Amino acid sequence: MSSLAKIIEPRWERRKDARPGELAAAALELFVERGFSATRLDDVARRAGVSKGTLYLYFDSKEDLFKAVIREGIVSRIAEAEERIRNYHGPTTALIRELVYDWWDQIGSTKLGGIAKLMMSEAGNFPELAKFYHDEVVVRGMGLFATAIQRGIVAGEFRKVPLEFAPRIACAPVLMLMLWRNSFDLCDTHQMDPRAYLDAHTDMLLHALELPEAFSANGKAVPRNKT
Amino acid sequence: MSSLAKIIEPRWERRKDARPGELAAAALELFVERGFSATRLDDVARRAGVSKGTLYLYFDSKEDLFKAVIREGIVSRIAEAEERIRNYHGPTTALIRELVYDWWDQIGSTKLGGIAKLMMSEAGNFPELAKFYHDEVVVRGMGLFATAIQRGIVAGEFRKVPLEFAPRIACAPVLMLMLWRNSFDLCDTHQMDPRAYLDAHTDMLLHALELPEAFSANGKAVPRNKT
DNA sequence: TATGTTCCTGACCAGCCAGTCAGTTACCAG
DNA sequence: CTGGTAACTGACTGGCTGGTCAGGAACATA
Repeated sequence: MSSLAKIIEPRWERRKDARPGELAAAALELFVERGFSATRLDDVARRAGVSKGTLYLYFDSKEDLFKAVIREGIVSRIAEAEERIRNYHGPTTALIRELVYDWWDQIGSTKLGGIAKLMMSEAGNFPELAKFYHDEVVVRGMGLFATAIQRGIVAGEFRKVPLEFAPRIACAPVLMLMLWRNSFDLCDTHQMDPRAYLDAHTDMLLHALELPEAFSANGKAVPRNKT
Repeated sequence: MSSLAKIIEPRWERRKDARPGELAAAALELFVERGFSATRLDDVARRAGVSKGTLYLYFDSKEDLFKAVIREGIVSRIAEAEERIRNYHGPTTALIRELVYDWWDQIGSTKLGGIAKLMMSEAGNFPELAKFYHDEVVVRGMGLFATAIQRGIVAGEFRKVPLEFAPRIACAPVLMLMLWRNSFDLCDTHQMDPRAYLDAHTDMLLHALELPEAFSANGKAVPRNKT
């Protein structure tokens, strides 16, 4: 009898601290796989190893769960990047490259990369979520590039480009790569090398920002920062 | 009595031939507005001025309706552009500008602009349809830019850029504008002027493609085509 | 006017899912 | 060992929507 009691394990454990993170992780996977409205909370709970009721102990609603996923996965990283950019003192060309590649490595190439498509798809149907994402991710993320480009212009490294548009244009190819990866690429056999694509993008972007004076009429090319 | 009979109109008419087109048009609007799964067939039918039952006289299912909408809406415009590009003989810079602005005017700024977002959202759920769209629209559309950029390189107007990536990078900001318009812009008070954005994009793109020799060491700038 | 056929209606059904809550179990303090 | 309570469960509900179908209205034909 005592041996039997040993074999029988508890059906569940109390793990108050671990649950929210596990639920958010499960939710991220399923949201990215299936989209927001197509994701069933039963499935999220099951993947996290709990019942749906437990999910509601830690999150008020499906939207609340989604916000938690965004905050944990993306907003925190943007805050880190904002901090790094403040303490950065090298050439701006290198900063731009760093922003692009870090973005890709930390978000775009991971499961988090699917969030962009997700938000774009569902923005119209969930205005509150869209506003949250817009304010916390889009504006701040674009702000990183705006800051960098402005710094380059002020430091005399870049030509003057309109700050209202240039950050969007600079972000667009990276965003497209993320969107592609989570839509057409799934059914596109001819996959592209992301690294080479980003190389081409940063190359073209830095060319677009280059000072004409770098090749100015006196025939002495001003050296560009190469990193 | 006869005057009364004249006032009373029939509650509905038999218009067998017109129904499918009207239903597809209504479906396009609603799919673009709300996405596929969020669109209620009751609403589609109502917007087309019929009842839901009638919809099922002409389409087997919601998915069937979706396919009909896509197939009907995306047909001839790319072929037209391919034809125009073949007969074009001016400077390539002007060709690029024309591609960008025509794209925007004829598709991006219209309801058709919403189809890009729609396809991107639903690609995962309709692999067959995604493949069709990818082959007929994405590849051919990107091909327009590949052709133009290659022509510019061959003609000595542009520097050498990787043809595998440059067209995607050139398209990305326009695509993003289309996607934006149908997602975040709906909840973003600070609207952007599309024309000015496209101006900034073509400007940066043509800078990125510019020959270094345009400002070469002899101090004589090669004149660029301005259109 | 009468009759048949085609086109259309809208109430209805079946199934799905976010969110609830009364009850159950693990764990702990005394 | 024995309550006490916090963590957890899972059956349930209420609302919603894709899809159906029996019947009704327009029109054609004579």
